[in-house]
Amino acid sequence: MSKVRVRFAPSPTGSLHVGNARTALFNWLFARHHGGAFVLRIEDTDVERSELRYETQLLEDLRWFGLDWDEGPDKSGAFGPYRQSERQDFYARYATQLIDQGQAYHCFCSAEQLETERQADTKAGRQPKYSGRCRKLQRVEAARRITAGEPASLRLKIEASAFTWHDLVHGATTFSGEVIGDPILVRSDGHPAYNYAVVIDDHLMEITHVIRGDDHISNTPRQLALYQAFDWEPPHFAHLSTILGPDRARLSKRHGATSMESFRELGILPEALRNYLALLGWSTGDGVTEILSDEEMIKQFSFDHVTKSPAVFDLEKLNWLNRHYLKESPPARLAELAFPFLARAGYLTEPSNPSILHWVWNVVNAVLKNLDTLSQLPDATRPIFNYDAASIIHGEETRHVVEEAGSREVLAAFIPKVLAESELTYEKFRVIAKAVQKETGKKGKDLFHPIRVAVTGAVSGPELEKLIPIFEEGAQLALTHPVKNTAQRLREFAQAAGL
RNA sequence: GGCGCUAUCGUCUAGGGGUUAGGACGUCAGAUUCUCAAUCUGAAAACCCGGGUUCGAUUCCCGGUAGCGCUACCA
Repeated sequence: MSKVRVRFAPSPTGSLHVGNARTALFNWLFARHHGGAFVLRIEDTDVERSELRYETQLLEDLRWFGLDWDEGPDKSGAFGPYRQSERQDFYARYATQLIDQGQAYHCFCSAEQLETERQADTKAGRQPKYSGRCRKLQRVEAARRITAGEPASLRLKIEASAFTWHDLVHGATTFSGEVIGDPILVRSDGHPAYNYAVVIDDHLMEITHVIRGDDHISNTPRQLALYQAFDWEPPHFAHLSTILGPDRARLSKRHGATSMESFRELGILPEALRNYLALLGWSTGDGVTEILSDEEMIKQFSFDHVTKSPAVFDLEKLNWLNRHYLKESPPARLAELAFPFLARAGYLTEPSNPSILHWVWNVVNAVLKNLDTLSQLPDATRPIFNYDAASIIHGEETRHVVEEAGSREVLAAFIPKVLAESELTYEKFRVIAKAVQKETGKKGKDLFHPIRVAVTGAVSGPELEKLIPIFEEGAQLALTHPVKNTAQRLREFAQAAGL
């Protein structure tokens, strides 16, 4: 096989959607697996100039997702330009060639006329298809009407009786030529139609494999017809199945978080998303592998195990993978990732010094196992940053702990001992807890639960073993949102509870 | 309506003419822990329907059904 070249050709219309991200990922995996080139082409023929900012966002989303491309609008390459809007000359030149060869013709039918015919076809139970009226027009006649200023589109003459290709995912695929009307190549306003522009671009960019969504399957015969008209060798095609929402409808914005932007905001790690999306529609074939590094994905990727059937996007499983990658993340990276989320909650301000960063990592690490995404961080760390004795005493969940005689007994013994210490460590805490145990005869849950409630204000949370040092260290740091140490907490609690 | 694509636990999937139909997420139960979680162990949970081929079909073929896509001078 000659050198593999694949492309991802999105239209810039907003943040990159999972469906497109997966298509991009599969292109990337295939290119990297074969040591080929991954080309990024922007399909912006119809996009307003003012919306060029979407292209910037698209590139950013792609970079965040973790894909890199070899050629694209922001890179030089031998096959540019990489924006369709800058390739008008090519489209015009090849259109002329087709007209000269007699394989394309001008069509003067009005939109209303076509619409009427289409409706008549549908009503009669036929496949709506262009009648081919203008195909019969003489070249001179057509030329005359164009000079006269009559608007005209350009259509391709479909001659073949059938179109067949070997799809890398679906296998042999055939469409009858009967059902394909002569497709528009260039619109009457001069814009190239999608099916025309892609073929020109893919050929000129020497794309060897077209990997795209299966919503393009029925476009493929039209494109094949174009390759035939030019006598160009068509690329290989691979049509990926659709990603569905939980309701089995095509996944879209209304299904919630489905764009790179929303995943980033949620605190989903790109490597988790890559892993998840790679396995949505592809498997290694061993029936067991769930967690894959980029290297492993690239090494093992093959169309042999790409599924034909549509797949439902499952956020739960993504979260599971995200949890995995969160735990795998090196401390420095984790702290860096977590910082913005804590800053947004008003707990910290950037920039920060190394000792704060280290402390942040301890905080994140303490609550990590309760997290699906980083966006849950403010919630999970609330007991660390906020302590309010009054709400503990009146709180629905915590009130009974304070009122219970056994708990009061434990706390009455516990609090003075902590306050007597000048500095609390987890070891000292253990010693004190032991002493309280001996004194009150309480142990296990009866002993630690009241202490947990008094110190953290919550009935659940990370281990006290982790929390105590966090409180103590946090109180030493110059934080925007000061953290109270254990003694301070207990002092406030004792006063409010009348202990 | 026409054309096309698809069909294994709730979800992602492995498998394949004879299997106890495997794994993962989720769910449930037990163990463990000061709690929640995490972790470990275990459980429930699937071959869309009907014909045909065959000694034998979940697997191959045909039909149906359902879901999705396309049906544009959108991309």
